[in-house]
Amino acid sequence: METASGKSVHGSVAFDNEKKMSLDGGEEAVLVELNKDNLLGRAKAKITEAREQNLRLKQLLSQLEKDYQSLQKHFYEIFEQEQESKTLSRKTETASEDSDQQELLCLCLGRSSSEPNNIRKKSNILVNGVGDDMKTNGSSLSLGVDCKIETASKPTTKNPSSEDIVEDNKGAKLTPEILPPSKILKTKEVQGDEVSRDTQTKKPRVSVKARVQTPMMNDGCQWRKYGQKIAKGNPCPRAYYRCTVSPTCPVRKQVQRCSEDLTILITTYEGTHNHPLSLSATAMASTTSAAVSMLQSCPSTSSRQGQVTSVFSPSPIGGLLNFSHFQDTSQHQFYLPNSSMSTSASTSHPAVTLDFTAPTINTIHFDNCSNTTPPGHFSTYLNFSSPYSPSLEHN
DNA sequence: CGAATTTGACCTGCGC
DNA sequence: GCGCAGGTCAAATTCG
Repeated sequence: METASGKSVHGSVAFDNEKKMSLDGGEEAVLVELNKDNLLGRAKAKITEAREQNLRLKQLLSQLEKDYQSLQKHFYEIFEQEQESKTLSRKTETASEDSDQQELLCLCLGRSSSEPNNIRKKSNILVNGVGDDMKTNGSSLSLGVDCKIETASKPTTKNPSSEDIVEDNKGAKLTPEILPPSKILKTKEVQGDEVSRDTQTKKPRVSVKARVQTPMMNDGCQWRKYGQKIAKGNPCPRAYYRCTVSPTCPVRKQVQRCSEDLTILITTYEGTHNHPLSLSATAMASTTSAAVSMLQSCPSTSSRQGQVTSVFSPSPIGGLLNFSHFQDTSQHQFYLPNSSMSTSASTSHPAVTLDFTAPTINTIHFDNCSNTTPPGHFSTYLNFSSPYSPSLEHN
């Protein structure tokens, strides 16, 4: 039975056949046209999508910049308030305490806090001399060199601060000849000064323990590997790196995985940068330098070999720590968020360990500071693995 | 091809 | 003085 539908079916088949016939003639050209239209449409859609995404990213970036600037501004405000109150309280102190005041070390983000405006001016002078990209920052980000200017302007003190000792190491870079660190050390030894040789040759070290999945902690500096060794008692090799930001920079670091927990990376810094640092590098350098300074300004700790002293002093300002526990009156102030800190003076090198692996403050062990029991908590974290972030992230 | 990394040799300090 | 371990050097190798 041939119905209308049957006819129509036949008819459609016939149409298809006709179409096929026609395709046989210019088939390829039509297909190419169709494909072109298709591709064009897809490409347009992709471009539109990419544009939208680009817009979103731009907005996100500008938002991030705004947040960062406001945070920076806020930080300055708090910082200056702190300094004003300190200055007022210190004005009442005697002249003898002034010498101690000179030893005040403030290393927050590499900006000296004792006289922020003056230091900024000084740092500008310095930066202009160096000619680094830090010019654009408008603020001092060069911790070590700031300190140097400060020390250079100072007369010699009976009890040199730790900064002085650190800067003594850097003093080698001021020699006309450009020498590698090892040569510098030898030169200094030849020059003598038996008394201070120990403190100069045995550079203080700062170890940073952090949970880092990457092979190396991103601390904002450029490093060049110059050696690797298998240390006794640890199957993981220890890598030796040298700072390559400046050819004369004496800073070295050792990187080693913790044998007990392979996720923990132990980075040991030695020396002080003699060049301006990036923002992210400055945060780390400030913390480590301050830790070294603290260690060196505590002769009692250094004299007791092998003794470990853990320190923790919470501050009302999120993550800003005031170290004022030592026998001298100097105060050390720097960011050390959510971490524990221990100092030790072995026979070879005085060392400070900053332990960022502790998830909460409750896990921190206090050996020698029963008076400074830390009831508080911090909301700040150091993010070493972030390639961009200025290391200090406020939640 | 230059820069960075690897790796064995060498140096130095320290304990016995 | 000797051996060990940590640290550095520098030639060889790899990488971009």
